[in-house]
Amino acid sequence: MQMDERKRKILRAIVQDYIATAEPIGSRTIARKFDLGVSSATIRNEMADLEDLGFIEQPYTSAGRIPSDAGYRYFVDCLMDPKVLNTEEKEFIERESTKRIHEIQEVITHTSKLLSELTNLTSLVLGPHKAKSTFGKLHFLPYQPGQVIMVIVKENGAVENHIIEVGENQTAEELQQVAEVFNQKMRGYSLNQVKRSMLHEIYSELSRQRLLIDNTLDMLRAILDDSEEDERICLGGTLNMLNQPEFKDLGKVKTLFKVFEENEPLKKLLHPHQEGLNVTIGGENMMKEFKDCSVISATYKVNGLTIGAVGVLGPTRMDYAKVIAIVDFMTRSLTEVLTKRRR
Amino acid sequence: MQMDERKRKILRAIVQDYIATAEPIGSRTIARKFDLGVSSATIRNEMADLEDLGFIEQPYTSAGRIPSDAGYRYFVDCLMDPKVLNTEEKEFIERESTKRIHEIQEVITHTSKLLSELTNLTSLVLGPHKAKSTFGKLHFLPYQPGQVIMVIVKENGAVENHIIEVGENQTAEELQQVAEVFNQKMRGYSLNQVKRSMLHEIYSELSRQRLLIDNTLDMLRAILDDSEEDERICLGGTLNMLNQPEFKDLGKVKTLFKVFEENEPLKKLLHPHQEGLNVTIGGENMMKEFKDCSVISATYKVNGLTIGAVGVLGPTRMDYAKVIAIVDFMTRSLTEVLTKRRR
DNA sequence: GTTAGCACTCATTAAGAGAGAGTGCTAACA
DNA sequence: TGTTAGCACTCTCTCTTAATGAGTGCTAAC
Repeated sequence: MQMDERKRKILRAIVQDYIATAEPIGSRTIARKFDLGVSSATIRNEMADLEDLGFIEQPYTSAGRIPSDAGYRYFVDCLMDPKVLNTEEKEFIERESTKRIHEIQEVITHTSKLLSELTNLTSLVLGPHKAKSTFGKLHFLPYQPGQVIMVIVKENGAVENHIIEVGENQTAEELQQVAEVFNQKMRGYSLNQVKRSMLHEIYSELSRQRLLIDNTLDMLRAILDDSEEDERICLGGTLNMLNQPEFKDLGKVKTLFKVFEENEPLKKLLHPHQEGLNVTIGGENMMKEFKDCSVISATYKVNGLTIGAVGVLGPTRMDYAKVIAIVDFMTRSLTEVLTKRRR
Repeated sequence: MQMDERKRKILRAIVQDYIATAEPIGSRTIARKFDLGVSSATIRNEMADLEDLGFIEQPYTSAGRIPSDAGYRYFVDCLMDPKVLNTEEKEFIERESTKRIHEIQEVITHTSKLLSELTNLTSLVLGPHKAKSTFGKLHFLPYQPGQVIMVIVKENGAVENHIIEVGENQTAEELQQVAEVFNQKMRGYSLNQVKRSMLHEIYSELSRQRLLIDNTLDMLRAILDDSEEDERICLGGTLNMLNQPEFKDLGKVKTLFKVFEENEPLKKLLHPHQEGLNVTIGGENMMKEFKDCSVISATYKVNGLTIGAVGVLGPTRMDYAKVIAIVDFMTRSLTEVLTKRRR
């Protein structure tokens, strides 16, 4: 059995209606609501075919039909009219995107907020990949007797600092010298690469400055070890999920929100390594907690390099055309802002 | 009508039972469960009195009784056996508290996690009061042509940094000189105090360095303006609320979680300006969203100065003795850890 | 190939009947 | 006078039953 134009029209009608109402729809209602020029009986026959093809399903005997995951997939791939944001919407996003761009963290949280507000769904934003950011420079700043502030500047502009212990009689020159060795060895290397032999090299070269080196290395190691784990997903609009009729059940809410507290599962949803825009529908993402959810995700770049991803999570019954348009435009806008910011 | 010993016993029984079961309890059940040596009829009479006194109430005619806010209050003030943690529990908390004390933010989040796990309720932790922290030192670090990293060290050890724009031809000496002026004028002042005339003074003294000063001032202002707002409450274990039978209603969950997203209302719950341990029961905290919740909060200190607060939020039906003991011990432990950490 | 008609299915809703827990009141008792 | 037993009454909760209504699949006619 093949899809023909009429089947396509009916499937589109079912998906659109279900997205709008969240109610199963029957043949009679389709005939009434959508002007397809055929009777409900004909639609009924076609719907039986669509069910055989796996595009729609019945929650129970003699309820209306709802789209299956495959139905949504066909809709997204073949039936949907791709939406383009109008200039007003575009301008709004661009205006908002350029508002707070000083701190990278601010950009992330603001993007997340914006996404969830525009879609009324839950947004996921993954900040720049730390491991990919390369070591720029190490500074020591005087703080208190026996303590200095260690500032690590990465080449992507991120700055981290920690207070570390040094000998009481450490002079500024010695500190300067130590920093210099680190800077020469490590500049331009990613934090992952630094991990290996390099540290030992530094250690042997500066064996006199035991305490300082030890503490610096400890701190660096802490930062390196964190770097993977520290890629926290920024979540926005989680409460929007509570407004979705599919989450009127408290048990579902509980399991969903439990996953929201973990980072790794959320990261998986985003496909940060899969460049460009991705649509994952229902069971397509392997985690059973999200089998009733879809994710629209896309990556963003800085200077041509993919460094992070944003996404929108909602029930499979979501307005794909709209959300795809928003996510797509958002990542472009983000890429632009971040690239401009870095100069 | 006065409270006598028997009334007290009965009230204690009602509160304890309701805390444990979340079900209204009737006279017969009390007579059966608690060995008070009188019949259900007598208890019934006493319960009528307790209701007149406002300590218990009926959800509806011919249901059992549940404690009123006033009943919990009387229980907490007069009836409760204060609990003391056993050494095992104490050691656990102390061990956990000293685990991650490098970053103040880590201490906060870890405390929050610990509190919520120990109580199975929601924890609120308010970090050190930023406005109270005093300006320590300003550094400029070279970054890229036309950009420097501005590092602001506060005297409490907190460090903030931002990248700012400067003229392309700015020399290290000039930067040094500008930083010096800022440092002389501002050291030891709280960020609130800095706000006023001082900035103008600096401005006039260094009028040649227009761009640099402008950007530095902008950034400082941003930090100053943020300082109030930036006292974010760290929430933990919000999901625990979903396990409470009083929140089996999705509407309640929604309003509760909505408030969780805002900072100011939560701050109010903590009474950060009211030193020591506080118990706020039900309607005692003015916000109607929390009229069915109680908060146990306490402040913590660094070097004798009250700088923050922690709290536990739960349904009015909570195990006051246990939670009070935990919060109390936790703030003591926190005070100790932070004081030691600062030296 | 399309449509009208019809019997059938199944969730949802409303109404009604018990059951159960608890109360307040009264009268008897120590 | 305080305590207790007994009893009628109230109100929620649960279970059953019946009615409703949307929708289907099948058959036969167009």
